[in-house]
Amino acid sequence: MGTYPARKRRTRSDGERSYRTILDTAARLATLEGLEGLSIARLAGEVGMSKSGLYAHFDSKQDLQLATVGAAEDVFTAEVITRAMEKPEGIERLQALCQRYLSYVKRAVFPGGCFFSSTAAEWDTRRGPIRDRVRTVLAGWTELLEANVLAAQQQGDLAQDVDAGQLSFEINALLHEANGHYLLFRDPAALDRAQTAIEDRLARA
Amino acid sequence: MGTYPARKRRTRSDGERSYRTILDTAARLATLEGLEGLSIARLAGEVGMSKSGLYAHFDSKQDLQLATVGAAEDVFTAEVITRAMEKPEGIERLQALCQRYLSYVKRAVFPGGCFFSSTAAEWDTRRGPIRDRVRTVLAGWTELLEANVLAAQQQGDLAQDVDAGQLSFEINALLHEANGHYLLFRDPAALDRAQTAIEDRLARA
DNA sequence: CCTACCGATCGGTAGG
DNA sequence: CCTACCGATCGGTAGG
Repeated sequence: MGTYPARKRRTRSDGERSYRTILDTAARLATLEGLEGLSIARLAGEVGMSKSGLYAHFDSKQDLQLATVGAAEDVFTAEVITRAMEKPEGIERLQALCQRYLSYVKRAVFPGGCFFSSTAAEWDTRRGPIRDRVRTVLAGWTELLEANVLAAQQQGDLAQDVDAGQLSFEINALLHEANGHYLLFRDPAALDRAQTAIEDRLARA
Repeated sequence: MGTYPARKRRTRSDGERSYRTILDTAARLATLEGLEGLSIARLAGEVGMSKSGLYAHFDSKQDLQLATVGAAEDVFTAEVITRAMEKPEGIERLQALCQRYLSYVKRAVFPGGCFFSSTAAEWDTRRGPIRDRVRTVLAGWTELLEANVLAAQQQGDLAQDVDAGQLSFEINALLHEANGHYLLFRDPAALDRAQTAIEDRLARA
């Protein structure tokens, strides 16, 4: 997009590639240092360009942070949601979503665990567009769980009298604790405990 | 302790009072801005003294951070644990610990919710003494839950075949999710949902 | 506990 | 996409 002279001819895909490299790197670093703690110079160094090189893609740090949340959402969708959507709606998809989430933590898709878990903790007491975006993503995830609880109820795989909102809350609690405990204590047993608890909870409902 | 001239005579209690004011303020701010994001100048301004005034009490930022974690632990003990210890060991104390935790979140003892939940999320991928200290506090809390699960089992209030570690993990998950959801969505229903889930879980076990 | 200062780094801009 | 620069703020220190 720029009008700077270029030694090699720049193509549209060159710009897109570096744009994605910046955001993927930013999302990874944000799970280690926080979305606020991440500095422009540090990020520039990591992707091998200058600070002002980044400002060719983003107007401000907040603009970069917002785009980073969007890129992280794309990763989350690809790594957790898409594969679970292959399963039929209802109990099977619900279980697949949980398994994919735990696998996404274990595979260290982001080096600092679930991007939205750490970013929510960092931004939950701040105001503005980034907090709002994180809220929207997490609310969407919870609604996805709820929709599959409801479908499972209609299909007779979960009891009619269970509160879908309550059950989704409990499942989310187990998934987030698995992430947090796994990161703090480097203990893979946390992932198994969440899996066990979710299976038991669903079998009972 | 210093040898600076003083207009008013400094007593030992003056120094102790400002030491505690600094740490209490630091702990409160850390739940809003992070223990790393909190700056010395910002903290100094908040407590009404100069930056170098703080360095009369602490050798470095890390020293301050470590002392802040200790002060936060004292608050947590006073606000959550002490009152629950009035109940007899076992199921009653276990329920009291959970209720006191949820009340500590709701009462906004720290403006950014549970100090150890937010600090754990910030430090779980870092190394060093602060991460270690946060680990120790959270491990101690989990052991306290476990000890009361075991006592409840011996007293016949919980089934013998429940895994105390597993049950403590699930309770912790619900408490932490209550904190996180309450903060991000400003939704008091999250606290009720955790309370309900814990009661159900204990009634079943 | 203060003022005054240090080098390093922050987010961001001018100009090409 | 670069170099060179801006004022502000960072953690920390000297000296009292």
